[in-house]
Amino acid sequence: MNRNEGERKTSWKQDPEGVKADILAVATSVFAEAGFSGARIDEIIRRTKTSKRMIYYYFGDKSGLYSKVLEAAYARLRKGEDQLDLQALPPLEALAKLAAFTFDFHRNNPEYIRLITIENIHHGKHLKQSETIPKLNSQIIIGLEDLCRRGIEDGTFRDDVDPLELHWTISAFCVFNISNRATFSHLYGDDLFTDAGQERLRARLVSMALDMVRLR
Amino acid sequence: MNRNEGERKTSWKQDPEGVKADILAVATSVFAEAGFSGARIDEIIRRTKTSKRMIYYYFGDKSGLYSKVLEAAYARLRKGEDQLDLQALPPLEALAKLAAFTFDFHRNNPEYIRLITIENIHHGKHLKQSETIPKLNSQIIIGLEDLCRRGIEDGTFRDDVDPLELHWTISAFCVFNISNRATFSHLYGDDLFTDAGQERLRARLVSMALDMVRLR
DNA sequence: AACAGAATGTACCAAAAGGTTAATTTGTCA
DNA sequence: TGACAAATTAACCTTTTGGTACATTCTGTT
Repeated sequence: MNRNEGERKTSWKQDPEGVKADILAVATSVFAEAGFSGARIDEIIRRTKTSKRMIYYYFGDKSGLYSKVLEAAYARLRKGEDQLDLQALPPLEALAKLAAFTFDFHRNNPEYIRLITIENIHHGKHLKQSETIPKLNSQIIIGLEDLCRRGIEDGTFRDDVDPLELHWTISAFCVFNISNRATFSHLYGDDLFTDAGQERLRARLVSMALDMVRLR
Repeated sequence: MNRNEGERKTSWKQDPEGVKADILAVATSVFAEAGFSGARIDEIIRRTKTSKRMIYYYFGDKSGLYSKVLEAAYARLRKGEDQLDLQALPPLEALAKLAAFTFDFHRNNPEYIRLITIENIHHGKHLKQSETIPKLNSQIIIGLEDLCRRGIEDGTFRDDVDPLELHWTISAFCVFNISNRATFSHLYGDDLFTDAGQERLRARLVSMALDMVRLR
């Protein structure tokens, strides 16, 4: 029986997981919005159903909270890629799909990219403390290595293709598109950030990725 | 015991320009190091020869100081490009030179890129207040437009090449290389950030840029 | 029902941080 | 030279902010 559904609360209920999730979701927005130092604990609490005490109860301090936020962001960022099922496609198609997907996914989830950018401003010091994040990210490289190996074997890829360089290039393209949008569009106009402009950039990325691996 | 150090200065020279320059230089480092909100006025002053009051005397407040820092960063970033004298070279060579130069320059001046990244975290709000920065940056586009026109005219460039897309791509590559170095190298290793790795990336950028404009 | 321990809310605090006041020194020009 | 403005210093102030003490409520177990 579920006794917790939709009841009017005059006083509070115990719900550790719900509280944690609430804080984490709000904190993600606030950190992504204002950066680590710019984010205000009081602002996070204001947008939350819970009280300030809970942050320190569950996350220790501001840094602890931020670390969990970052961890969750990386997890969701990589989760999408896992579902692409690249093994099912021929190498060139798989690469095209991966590049296009990454472009769209980052575009649709700018908060995650902003958090990573913020983490870089802080020299990756929270990332260095994380146990889980490196494991998550090695998956994408393993997937790309596999993809490249298949491509080389079936003769569609050059044999000196480097999976890491490929990942770097795709990331550069997709991340810059989000992380530097504010300054770029202000200085050079919005043309590349309209739907049409973004489609051109995505097509550009795909063709660049394919050119990197294809035989001359 | 030293009577001159740590004691109140009984005599000093008036040097407005020197003081301003000193503050600006130190502030550039501190903001680039810690971000806008993370930077501490007291830390800037500590590294300076002058006193706290001078920041407010010359720059108004923290935001005003940061705006000037950002302005100076953009100015120095673009100044290099002006000296490239791209008009003197054939279009393809000029483009190769520009791409390679941009890559090296950003690599050698990471502080400027960090400041731009920080500005993006703050949604470009300081940039929007600047009168001079947009003018500086339109120069690079004008230069690229000229370069593309020459390339199309002499038949080495495709006729649908887009100078803005070209600039975007070069920027994405060069900026990402700096702005995301901390997280990328921690997750995927340092291989691409050794001298050899950086040379490969630069060569990759140049060939990508040329591929974008060259006839098929 | 009573108890213990986990979960939560309220009120509060100490320190950090940005900013200001007021006084002092230096330069300039009649 | 002396008055007045510009430049500079040191000490001080106010607000913000991350963090905490303590009381209270809930919930599973005996």
